[in-house]
Amino acid sequence: MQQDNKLLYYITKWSNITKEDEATIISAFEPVSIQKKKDLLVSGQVCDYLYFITKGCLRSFYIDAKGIEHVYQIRMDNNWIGDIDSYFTRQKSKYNIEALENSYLLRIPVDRLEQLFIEIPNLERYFRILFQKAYINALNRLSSTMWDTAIDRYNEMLKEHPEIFQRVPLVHIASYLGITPESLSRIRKQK
Amino acid sequence: MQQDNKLLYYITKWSNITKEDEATIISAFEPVSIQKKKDLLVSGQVCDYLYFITKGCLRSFYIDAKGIEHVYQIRMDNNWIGDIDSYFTRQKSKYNIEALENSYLLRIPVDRLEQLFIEIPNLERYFRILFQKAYINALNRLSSTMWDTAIDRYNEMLKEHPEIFQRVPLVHIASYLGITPESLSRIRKQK
DNA sequence: TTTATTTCTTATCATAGGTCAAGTGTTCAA
DNA sequence: TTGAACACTTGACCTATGATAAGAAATAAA
Repeated sequence: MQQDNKLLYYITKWSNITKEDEATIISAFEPVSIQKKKDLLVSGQVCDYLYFITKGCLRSFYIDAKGIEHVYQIRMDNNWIGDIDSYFTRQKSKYNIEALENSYLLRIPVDRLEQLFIEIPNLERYFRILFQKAYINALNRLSSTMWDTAIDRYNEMLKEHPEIFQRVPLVHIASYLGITPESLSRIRKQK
Repeated sequence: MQQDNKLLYYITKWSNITKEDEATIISAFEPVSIQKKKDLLVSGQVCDYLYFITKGCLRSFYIDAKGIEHVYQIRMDNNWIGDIDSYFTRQKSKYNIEALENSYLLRIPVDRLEQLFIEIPNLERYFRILFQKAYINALNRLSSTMWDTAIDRYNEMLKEHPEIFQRVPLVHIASYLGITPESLSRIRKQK
């Protein structure tokens, strides 16, 4: 069905998967849905699933000692979400993941995924490339928070991900950019 | 020889490799050395090799429009260095990589590595896990530059990587922490 | 051992962005 | 249709860190 095809589209884009393997992969994922404002993961829990978002919008954040939320990620349609660290190591997660819209996901538990890695080496290739790209992106984001101004980061986001501004409250965008909502408001006013 | 064993030690720690495969892996790497202050990569070039540092210390940095150097990474013994983005995509690199000490490396070209991934799926597993961890580290570093003070970041580095202070000039450490050498100097004075 | 070069520190002043506190709109449940 | 909760803005003031410029200390070279 539609939901699964999107997942496969993104996997086969970077790696060769046979028709037979496609069926195996599809059957390993379980479709789930989550309502707006509900939590997919709460800090202190182990992240039991890795999720592929077929439709929707979620954020991952952590809450510091002062109770302030810090947004790590905002992910929408056709992206992965989860706490990979907790997922693979089975340690308690520091993060929360919350749905910002009613969302439709495909989830897979870690033992099933690792089994698939053995059965289908090309799936592991897909994940190798996925993490490689995620790492490169994280370094670029790091560089822009360290050495560019908040204005530059805002403009970059406006250019690269304009959809986010239609779908996500500015408080979360501000946190993702590493500034306060007040600062973001000032930046937006200046334009 | 000694040099190769270290590489294998780190690979076999996370992934199962047969004795036979070990020999194949070793033979794919070429030992090279580089003198202090020499460049391993210059921006504008394609990064032709991925390097495993058997002994030494190098930094990767980029030079912005104003000519200011920004240090992304400082890597020492038993770590990988290179511009993965350029290496896998064959695009020109934005980065420079410079030796901070006389260093001994093992290098592998991308076509050889990709061939090994096909021959030895467990090697690709090692790299999947390597990038997974690199991504997690990058996110943690991102979080600390966004939401912790420079003092916290300095203390964290002092605690986690005290060797760096023995081997790397403070200018580079300051840049890595996202501050100026003057600020780092002030932070150090306060203690 | 003297000089040159690199590395690190100090002081002064400037500024981006944070903090706090008080708004104004907006959305949505009752 | 009205109030409560959310989402966003504005203003006054503060602080960590940057920029600039100079000098001290340490290391390497001669």
